[in-house]
Amino acid sequence: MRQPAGRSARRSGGERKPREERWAELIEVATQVFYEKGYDGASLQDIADRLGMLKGSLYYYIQSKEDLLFDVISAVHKTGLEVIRGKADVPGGPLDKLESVILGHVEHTCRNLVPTAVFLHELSALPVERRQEILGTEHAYQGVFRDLVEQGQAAGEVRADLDPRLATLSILGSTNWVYRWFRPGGTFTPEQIGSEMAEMAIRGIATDAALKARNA
Amino acid sequence: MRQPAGRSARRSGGERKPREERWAELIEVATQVFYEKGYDGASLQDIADRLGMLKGSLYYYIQSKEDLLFDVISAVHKTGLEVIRGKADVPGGPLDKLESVILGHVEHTCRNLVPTAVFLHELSALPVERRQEILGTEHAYQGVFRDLVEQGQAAGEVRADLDPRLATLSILGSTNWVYRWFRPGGTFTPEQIGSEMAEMAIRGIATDAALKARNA
DNA sequence: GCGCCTACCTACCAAACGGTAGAGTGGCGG
DNA sequence: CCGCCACTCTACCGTTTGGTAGGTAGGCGC
Repeated sequence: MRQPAGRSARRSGGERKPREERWAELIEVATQVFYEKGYDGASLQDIADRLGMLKGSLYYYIQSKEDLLFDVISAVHKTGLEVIRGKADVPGGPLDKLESVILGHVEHTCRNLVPTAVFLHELSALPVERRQEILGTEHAYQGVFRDLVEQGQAAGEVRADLDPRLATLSILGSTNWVYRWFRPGGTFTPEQIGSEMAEMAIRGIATDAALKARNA
Repeated sequence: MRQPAGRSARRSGGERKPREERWAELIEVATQVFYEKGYDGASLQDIADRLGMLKGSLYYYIQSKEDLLFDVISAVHKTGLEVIRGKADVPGGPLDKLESVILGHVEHTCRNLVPTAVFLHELSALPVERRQEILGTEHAYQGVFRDLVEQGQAAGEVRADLDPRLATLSILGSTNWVYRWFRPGGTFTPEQIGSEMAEMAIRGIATDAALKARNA
């Protein structure tokens, strides 16, 4: 079968919408389709179908399929980074800040499950240059966590024998992994997951002294 | 371009090998290609090229592309499960066993980076039935971890207020995430990663009493 | 009420995809 | 030295893919 005929003037349901609105719809639909089928598994046909347009019409909005993935990914990464940077800006010591950041990170992940999953799963489908354009050459996201871990070590709140990079990757691992099993309306709420993950992470890396002080 | 001509009798390098040997090569090459391009992004042409055969010849060994993915994934899952089950069978309390399992899990992941990455990344490309055929309906792999966490709670070694499912997912998250950043010959050895991850995980979930006893 | 521009459609491309049918060929058992 | 069969090639199929060129309808500014 070639493209559905639609022999007559305009396809049923093919409304005409202003650019901005359609663009938002496009990104939303693309996000969902990439989530369900993966970037390579998704076709522009799928996306066009759900929008009620024809494949060719998409090129009025984009220049390539890759554009869509880039936009989806960079948007969610940007908002996530803003969230955790904001969360890092709370009163207290490095461990308090870290707790706040983990909470924010997990909640942002859960509340933006679909785009986050696309980000974490399909990032590798982008060519390296565009990948770095999003992540930044310095890995800004990881950096927020690692900085706090290192500040914790400097303040004697985090065990000195830990490699801060490994500790960071451990925390990011457990929290990022959430995208693989979290389901809205399931057993756990985002707050619950965030607070338990934060507690496990902090107990995992803190010095005995810092733990005593926190629970006092 | 259609398939490379190879007008003459046999393609250069196109050796004739016995079934078993070729099958092993096929799986190895397929694993690598799936790793580099993802399941949907990889083509049978890619795989055939690297084997020095033609695409059509692959069907002497397989019945579909999906067969390849299934075999790659089920093999690495099987060996991984055997490893951690063996590691769970050590003397000591639940936390000792858990430490051993985490170590084994991380080392197995690092030493089988490529197939493990394909397993964790491309599992969703399999239809649900074949997915469950591998994982088992009871999630055997997760079960090993969760059982130990629950035994730890029963023995008073793991904090009772923790949800054992969340604790398990946290541990599996940080350890599985290793596949995303570990590089052989890089900064960290598998043993180093395993032991630091295990320590963070255990400190994260253990009771104060159990921790004191362990460090004594 | 004319004209233009936005938003979409029509119709097409070359290439690549997974997959199939059947022909050959070389080495090994008899 | 012959015949068989394991293994690979040849040649093809229908479909789908990302992408392009040019047409067209309708509403808004003038």
